[in-house]
Amino acid sequence: MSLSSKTKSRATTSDNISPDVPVLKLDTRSKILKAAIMVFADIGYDAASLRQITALAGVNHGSIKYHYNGKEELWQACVIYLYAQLETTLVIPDVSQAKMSLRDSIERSMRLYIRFLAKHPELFKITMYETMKDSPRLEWLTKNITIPYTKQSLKLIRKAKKAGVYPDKIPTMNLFYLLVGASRYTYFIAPEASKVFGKDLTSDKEIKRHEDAVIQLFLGK
Amino acid sequence: MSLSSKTKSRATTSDNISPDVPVLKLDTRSKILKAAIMVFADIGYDAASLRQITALAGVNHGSIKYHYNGKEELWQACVIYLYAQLETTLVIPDVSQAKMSLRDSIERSMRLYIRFLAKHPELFKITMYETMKDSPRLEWLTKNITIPYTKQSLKLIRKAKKAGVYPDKIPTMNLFYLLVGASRYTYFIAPEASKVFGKDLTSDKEIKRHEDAVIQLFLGK
DNA sequence: CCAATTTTTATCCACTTGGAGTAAAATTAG
DNA sequence: CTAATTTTACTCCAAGTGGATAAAAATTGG
Repeated sequence: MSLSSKTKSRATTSDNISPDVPVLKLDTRSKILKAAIMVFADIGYDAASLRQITALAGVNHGSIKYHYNGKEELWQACVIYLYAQLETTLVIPDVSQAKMSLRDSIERSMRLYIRFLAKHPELFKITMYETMKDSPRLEWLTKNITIPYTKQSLKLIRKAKKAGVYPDKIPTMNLFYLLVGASRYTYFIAPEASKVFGKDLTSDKEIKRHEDAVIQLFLGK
Repeated sequence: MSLSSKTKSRATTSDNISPDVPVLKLDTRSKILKAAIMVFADIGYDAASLRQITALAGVNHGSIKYHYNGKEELWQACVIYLYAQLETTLVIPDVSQAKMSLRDSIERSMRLYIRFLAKHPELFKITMYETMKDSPRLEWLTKNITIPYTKQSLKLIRKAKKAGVYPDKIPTMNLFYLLVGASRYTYFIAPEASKVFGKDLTSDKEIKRHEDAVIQLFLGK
């Protein structure tokens, strides 16, 4: 399923949320997606209202039904779009890792991953709202996104454990969740941290500190 | 502010959510609190409806206005009640740590904390929904709960770092969030993990594995 | 027992929700 | 330019929202 899955669409510029060339007038479909990502990340699926999204997008309320056929499919489109962004961020740089050591390769992946988390907190906020309880969305999410993604990660973790890069006494699943939790949590609670510590955890300086902390904890040295 | 802050209450049994002696008929106030905790933890403040809560509690819809004066104060009552539970779990066993080493004392605290997370995921789910974006609730939460709690934790972390119990190369704030994130994340995504790994992360066996994993990662050996 | 008070119930309100339906407008192809 | 198609705008709806109000019921102290 692609982002522009609406087959009857004519020539649209529906992928230009962050266009290379500034486009003043996004088409309605893209405006909706962009606004939906913000609202869903902010307050979650259940609390979000279509009217809130269309108001933010500056389009008519009925447009969602037309372009996405309802709330559920709009939500899926958001997740698909954001995961595609994650893939391009993470996978593409991978090809140049040919002559790196496994450790350095993993360190670089972790840094890229954390930087993505910091710069695009929407994706994991949106999914976080759904992973906390069972729902039709969780069913769809695990089947289409989480399971394939997790399998891939576990494979890498096992490899790294064997090579002595990751601590080998921690079971793979547990290590996986420790890694993900330690990496992501900071950006879930960034608004709180701003109040408690008066620091912007999404600033470049703080991102670097978080990267270093995670590397230090899991890779040592 | 105490749990039974309604001064005009006559003899109530409003603290008996988990009574020592089974009480068949909880008073309305407690039934509401119990149901509210479940609903708020499930879907968050914004998505929760008072009618959903009263229906689950089996009480009349108007009772919330009478006992808690509205949605916001009911939510605060939930947080206060759950944090009181956390305190009793964590603080009381502390007195007997007199002749433990700092490392063992910290290990024990971490195990107690993780066990509480696993057994009472409601508290941090409820707060998680609010820490992801700014809101009146986040303001109240940080001021009354998070800041004092965090200060206390940071003090202990600094002490442990000096004693070589925690890795000393990681800045205190970052280490704090790594600890909290790594510990909590598992229980946020327990419903997902159930689908992905087919394991119940809240079972005693899995709790123990998670404890060991966190200890291994942060304390080594 | 009874009067005073506390608690529960039953309506009512203005407002928002997701979505269906349809007419108007814009765009395209011929 | 015209006709067909796609896109947008607008209206309507039943259902649900938090909260206010007051009557009814239950419980209390004297």
